[in-house]
Amino acid sequence: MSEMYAVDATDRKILGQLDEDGRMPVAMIAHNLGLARGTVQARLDRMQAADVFRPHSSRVKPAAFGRPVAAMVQVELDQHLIQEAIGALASIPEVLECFAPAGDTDLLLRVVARDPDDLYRVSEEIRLCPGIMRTSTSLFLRQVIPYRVTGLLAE
Amino acid sequence: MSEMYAVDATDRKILGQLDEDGRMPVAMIAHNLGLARGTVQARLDRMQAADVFRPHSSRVKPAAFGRPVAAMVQVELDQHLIQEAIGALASIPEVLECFAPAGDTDLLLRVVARDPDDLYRVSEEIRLCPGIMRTSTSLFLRQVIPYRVTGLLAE
DNA sequence: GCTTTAGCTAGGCAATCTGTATAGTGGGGC
DNA sequence: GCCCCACTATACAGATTGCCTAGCTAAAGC
Repeated sequence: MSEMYAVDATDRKILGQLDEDGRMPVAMIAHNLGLARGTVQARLDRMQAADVFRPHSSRVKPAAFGRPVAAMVQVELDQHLIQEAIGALASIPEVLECFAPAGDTDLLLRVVARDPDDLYRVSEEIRLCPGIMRTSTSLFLRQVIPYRVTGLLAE
Repeated sequence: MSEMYAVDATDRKILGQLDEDGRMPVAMIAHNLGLARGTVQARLDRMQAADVFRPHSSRVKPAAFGRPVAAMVQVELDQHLIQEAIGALASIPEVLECFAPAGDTDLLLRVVARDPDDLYRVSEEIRLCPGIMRTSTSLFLRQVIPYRVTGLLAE
């Protein structure tokens, strides 16, 4: 895994400003932070180029796509078919994310669905992927702390 | 949980354009989609107002904050102290997200850290939160499918 | 059938913002 | 001491935004 560009204190302050208003003009950010406009602009460009950001759409809450139901699916798979499994899973829109954890389960999927019934359909689709041997789905009753990086921003 | 504004096909197309270029001007989006500028502007404003978006900073990959290590922490807690526990957990920057799953575990935390050693420190902090009785941490060796909503966009 | 409402188109305007470039400054590394 | 890099300060043209008007269409309500 390649080393990723690490944002510094100034970058974090800039990002903090954008958090307050995602459309805040560069000049305003610079003014609020006591920086020159060029500096802010250069920082933003650098972060962009350094692949610090996820796609814009990742900001959209899944619920806004009509997928208010979230769940975690643990997958046990045939070790010979890992790549095939991942490829197939990646083609399921409701699979938002996939991790390979250390330990008993081979893959951990973050999935969403329209409703509990739809979740069943999605888990069926997952089960049908090549190499998938067993799955175990656990429904998320609630998102207690919504995704945030704010704390890391403040440091 | 209140019903959330659901993005429609047009909204999704607009978001798709922004995915290709997060700084694409509104006029360009409109042109690409064969819409009037005013329409695109109105849609974006509406989505903004409808709280469809997460904070801007949520786009920043945790690795860029110097937290390349990710893990999941299962928490079992004293049911009388749920609120206290959540409050304390929320004040830990490395806890990016927290779910309440149906089943044996009470809370599922998504955490990041600087390195394995730092992860230990974070899990210590979690253990020290009020109401936390037992924790079980599983390290993510790899993020096989990075977070994305692209599939839902395309529908 | 008629009216109302909501959303879209098309156009225009002023103020603002961006992209880009230049020159000068200060600190850090060698 | 010298070089390099990041930041400041400033400038300018062109593009973009925010806001507004007016007309059109389709769906909904009465």
